[in-house]
Amino acid sequence: MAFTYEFPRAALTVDCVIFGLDEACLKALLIKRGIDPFRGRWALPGGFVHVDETVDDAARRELREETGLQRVFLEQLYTFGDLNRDPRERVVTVAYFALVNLHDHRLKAASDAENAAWFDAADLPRLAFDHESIIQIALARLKGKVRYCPIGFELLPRKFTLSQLQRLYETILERPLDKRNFRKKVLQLDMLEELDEVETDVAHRAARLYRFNEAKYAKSTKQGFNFEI
Amino acid sequence: MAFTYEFPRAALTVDCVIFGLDEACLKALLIKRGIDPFRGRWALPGGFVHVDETVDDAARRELREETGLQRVFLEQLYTFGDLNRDPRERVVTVAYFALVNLHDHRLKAASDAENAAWFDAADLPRLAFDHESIIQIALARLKGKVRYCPIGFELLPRKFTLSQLQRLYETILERPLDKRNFRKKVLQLDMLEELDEVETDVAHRAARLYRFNEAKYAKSTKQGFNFEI
DNA sequence: TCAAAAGTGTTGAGCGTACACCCATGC
DNA sequence: GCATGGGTGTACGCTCAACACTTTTGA
Repeated sequence: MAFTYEFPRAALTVDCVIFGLDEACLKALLIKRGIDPFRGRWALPGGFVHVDETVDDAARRELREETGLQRVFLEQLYTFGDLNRDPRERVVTVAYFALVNLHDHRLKAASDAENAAWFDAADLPRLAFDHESIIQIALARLKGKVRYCPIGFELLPRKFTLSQLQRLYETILERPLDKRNFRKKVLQLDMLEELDEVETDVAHRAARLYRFNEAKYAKSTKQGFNFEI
Repeated sequence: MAFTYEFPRAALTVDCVIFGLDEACLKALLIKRGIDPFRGRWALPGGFVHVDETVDDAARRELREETGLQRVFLEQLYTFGDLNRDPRERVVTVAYFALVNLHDHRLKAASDAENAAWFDAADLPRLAFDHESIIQIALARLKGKVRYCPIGFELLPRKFTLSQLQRLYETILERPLDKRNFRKKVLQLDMLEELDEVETDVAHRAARLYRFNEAKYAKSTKQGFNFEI
């Protein structure tokens, strides 16, 4: 079976930049390519957009097929349409970025463990195609967006301590934050729910757990409020 | 001549949302469609991406061919990849948004004047395809971005008065700004060059003209400065 | 001389920032 | 009892917001 068009068409793909947060560093999930071109190089998970699925669905499908990740934060990043991105033929790719919580989402068996691995986002191996620049743009987007949107929580477990949250911002923004000011700020934003629980299994005083509360956040922002760290 | 592929491929297009600023309202440039589907409806200028041009180049080319506009601010907006955007077949479009200065850039003869017109962005006619939602997203992006990036100047003549600049922000942000505070703020951002000229042909005291100075802006921002209105 | 818009300072409130010590817990 | 991080308050400076009158010009 073959498909014929009057004019040549670019192939359309999706690629996903997947960020996770380790104790103290930001990680990106990469796949080792099993085929040419760039066989053996690390690359972003991704693949061709089927003609009968939306581009968003293609991104979610590739994410699931190549890494086993489902129901994670996923948002369109940018479309890369230069001419020689792929040595084989003209390929335009719509890049997405995903945020996952490394604790809840262990990589599933679906992804051949040999071929998927987390890398320190600040110390990446050589990548296939233009994936290096796609990741850089995703990093810039994350840094910018985390300051005015409550997306950082996607990188943490559902229940977290304020110290974890602070480390998250310090890691992403690459600068230290003052503990007292940070706590004052996030609590006054009135979007966290204080739980009657504390963390367990720590060798020091256990910290109180909090949970992001969508409804509270919506209410605060509706009152003309601006999330801003 | 025909082009054959193993799997069916979506067609790839670009569409441009073009904003201009009239005395007191934000305008969008639309094209009246001469062919089906949606013949006779207004639509965003755009067209197919050629296989031998980048997506950015395609956007610039379509802008030039359909409206005569060249050398204007143009930036990628978002990629729309839903299934039934176009009744003929699967079409994915990369949308761009452009900012033009209505005074310097009169529509050229290149664009059949009958078929291109500026509409009040707040009062658009029925549009073809999903172009209405593309414009809404472009508006949101403009509103957001104008507050932390000096892109508003693209909508004004090269030399402008502070009142024109203030009207620009008031129009885009849809709220009144205090004159003294506004002037204090933009001058202290140290990105405007005060000229030894005043506006002409006004029936009242002539206002001083200013010009956006890229170098000053770069210098100010490098000093850890943040543009923010 | 009138109309229309240009241009100009001050004050109070709230927010961001800087900063240091005691507390609870597990080992 | 000691090491480790959890948790808390205050003071200062700066930025933002509110606010009204005089000046210049052309008609």
